[in-house]
Order: sequence, then C-alpha cells, then structure tokens
Amino acid sequence: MKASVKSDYACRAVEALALHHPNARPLRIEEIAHREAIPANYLVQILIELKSKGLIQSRRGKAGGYALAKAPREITVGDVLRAVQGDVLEMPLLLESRCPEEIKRAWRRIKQAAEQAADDVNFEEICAEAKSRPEMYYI
Amino acid sequence: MKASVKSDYACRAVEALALHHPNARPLRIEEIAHREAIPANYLVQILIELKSKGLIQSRRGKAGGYALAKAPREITVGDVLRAVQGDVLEMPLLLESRCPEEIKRAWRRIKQAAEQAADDVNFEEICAEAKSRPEMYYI
DNA sequence: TAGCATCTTTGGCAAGATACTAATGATTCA
DNA sequence: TGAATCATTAGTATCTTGCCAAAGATGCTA
Repeated sequence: MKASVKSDYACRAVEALALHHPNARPLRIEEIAHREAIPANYLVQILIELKSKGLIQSRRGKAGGYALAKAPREITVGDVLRAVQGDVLEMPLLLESRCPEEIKRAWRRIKQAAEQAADDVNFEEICAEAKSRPEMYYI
Repeated sequence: MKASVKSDYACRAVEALALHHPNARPLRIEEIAHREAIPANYLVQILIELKSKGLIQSRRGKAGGYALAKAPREITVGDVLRAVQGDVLEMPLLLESRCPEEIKRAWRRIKQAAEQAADDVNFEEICAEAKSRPEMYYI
C-alpha cells in the first residue's frame, strides 16, 4: 500500500485554499500550483475532482478561481482522499471470494484504522499548524 | 492507497503454514498454491521474500517444503506486509521537501494507525478464527 | 553415486496505473 | 467582442503489478 503523489497534491491544494479562506477573491490554478509546487496541468484535473465531490467551488472568467465550499473545519483529510481516489484505503480483494474471511477481517481492521486517522484530521488543524510555523508565509 | 494482491497472497500463504503448524512435514509450494488458490509461479517469489525476512523456513529435495520459522503468535500481519512490500504503508512523499510539514504530519498519523492495526493481528488469532468456522477444513 | 523432487534464481512480459503534457472548448466579465 | 479563466479530453512515457517459464542448486533416496 502506497500513498500516491496525487493524494498529496490534493491535500496541499486544499491546504492552500484553506489558508486563503475566507478571502472573497478566489485562488487561480496557477497561484495554487506555484505556491505548492504542483504541475498546473495536473492540478487542474485534481481540482475538478475535488469540486465534483463538493469540497471546493470555482468561478470562471476574469477574477475566477477556486475557493473552499465549506469551512476548513468541515473538511478532513479523509474527505480529500475519498474525493481523489475513491477511498482512503482501497481493498478490491475484500470483494473476491478466494480470500478467507479471517484474512478479510484483518484487512478491514487496517482499513478502518487508516480511515479513522484520516477523518480525524481536518484542515482547520492543519492551517493552525501551518500558521504556527514562523517560516511559513501565508495570506 | 490500495492493498495489493501480492500482500493478500502473502497473508494467505502464512495462514496456510500457520494452520499446518507445528506439523513436522513441511508444505510444498504446490500444496499452498492449491489450498489458497494462488498461482504457484507467483507464490514462489513471495515465499522467497518471506523466507529472507526470517518469517518462514524451507527445505529442499524430496520431503521438502515450507514451514513457519516461529510460532503463529509471533508473526503479525504487519510483519508479513513489511516482508513483501517494505512497509505496511509506503509514503515516499515523506522524504520529499515540497510537502509542508503539517501535511506530512497528517500522513504520518495515517501511516502509524495502519501500522498499529496491522501489528495488532497475529496469526494465532487468525488461525483461531479459521478453525472456528465449520466450513473451513484444515489439517 | 545417480537421479529425482523440491526449492531458488533469473529474465521476460502484457496489462494497467501513474503522473504528467497539451490542445481545445466553455464561461464569465469588462 | 475579446481576454482571462476554468473544463474536458486525448495522448503518452515511465513504472508497477501479476504473472510465466527456464535453468540452476540442493537435498533425499535407492
């Protein structure tokens, strides 16, 4: 089981939007990409997924960009992971019949532990940590 | 993050050996492969890794095969995952500098939760569950 | 000691996933 | 209208996964 770069980008993008919250001016893709050192062309696709899951909202045209759709406290890392990869920990093998039930139970316990940990971190906390770091600049 | 088929195969192979423990006769690759419905040619490679990590032992020649290297209680799911994939939850991004510290902390919390859950299940428990299922036949 | 049964090692490989790039379209605002 | 921005889709190089198979090494037994 390996954490993907995409999931990391998604969390960092949401963090950037959370740090900018609740500023009326939305953040442009290029701004987020530059701040978080994420390839803009890839970030586009990630933002779309986050939007389709209702975590962020967008506006087009001049003065367009992205903003959170809810308060940072209402968004967890688990929400972001589910938005970009379907589930915090994907286990297709749970659906297959060749795996005995007792092994499946062990997998489920691991899955639930990871999910709980992911849902236990919201972006208000993350922002608080970011702001407490003196070397971090934010707007 | 997704659980691999390989990790599942590894757990099932160790379960088969644990259910056979402490029988003096070792289990052949083909036996394990057949019981757990795992492709033998793939299982070979998995068993080698488990052996190199000291979880199982082997004997060649006639009457050869595999057996656990320690008691089922001494082997956890976490041990097996670390043997076949390096870590329960691999997070290469923790080593990269572009990811801010507060996001890394969130990743670490998820990683630790998964690790703890995986280390919390040993193969004695798994065998007990297997034996309590009436439809399960074992030797 | 010959020969067979088993594990061991190595190489290869097709299919899918990952992490992008890029082109084009759609929308908003001035 | 036209410029700025998001939205959509297609493509793609590289890596990973999940295998197969051949050849080698080792131990048992006759």
